[in-house]
Amino acid sequence: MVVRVDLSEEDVDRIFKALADRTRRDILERAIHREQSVSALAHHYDMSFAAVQKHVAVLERAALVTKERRGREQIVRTNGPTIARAIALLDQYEQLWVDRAVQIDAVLARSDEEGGG
Amino acid sequence: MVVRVDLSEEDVDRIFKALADRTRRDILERAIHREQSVSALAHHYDMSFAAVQKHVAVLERAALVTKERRGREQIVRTNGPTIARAIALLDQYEQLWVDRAVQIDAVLARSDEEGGG
DNA sequence: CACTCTCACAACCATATGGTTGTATGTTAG
DNA sequence: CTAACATACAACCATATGGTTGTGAGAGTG
Repeated sequence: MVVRVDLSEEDVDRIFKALADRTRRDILERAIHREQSVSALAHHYDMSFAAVQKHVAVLERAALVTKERRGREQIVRTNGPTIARAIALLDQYEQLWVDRAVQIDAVLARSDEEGGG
Repeated sequence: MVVRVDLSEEDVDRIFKALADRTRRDILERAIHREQSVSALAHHYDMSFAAVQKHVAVLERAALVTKERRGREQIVRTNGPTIARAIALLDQYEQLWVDRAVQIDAVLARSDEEGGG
């Protein structure tokens, strides 16, 4: 799958900061598995509702999840495309690294030829 | 490419925290492009050498780069496999999301049949 | 209406983070 | 040996982060 990466540095900051917390990764995973209310999510953690609420807010600001009112509940739903964009970002780094590795291999192969011939 | 993800939660924290800073992402990119000393990297930024040194240390603790002494310099080199692992991690999330989306599509398709038949 | 549930938000606190400066140590060039 | 360079590391500071409690406001229920 091809995903364009048109994120600002601030966007990228928000995404990786959001992913850099164990609780938030867990919330994200649960939300992927099944969309559910903030309080339903909060039941799983040994911390206050407000704390979980803040974590969800961080994920929301990073656009990793969206919230939608349903009655008195706020339903948390994963925003797949943002994950895809983060992957695309890292893929770019990795591709650079792979390209670089290939270049180095080429250089080494050439010195082998020179040294051996 | 298949990459196994056998990282502890702490490892994952370190990787994403390291990537959650613009300066560190830039350092990583430069190190990918060409391995170079800490002071060579530091020249590019409008901050003290010590600050850049700390950023490199964060990247190193996350295993995104390695340092190797060469004379009086410390050469910073990208550690590609860690990037690959981070990608694999996000791929897992995305795969979960895609699977979930497929499930939902299936459910919707079934209700269409029921509603339409 | 009164009650409960769910959420929003503010105030507060301890610790982590990202920067600074200063000092010390090892390495290379004269 | 001396000077300059690259690095390491500690102390310090301001702000961000991750948690708490408390208060208040909509939304559903008896």
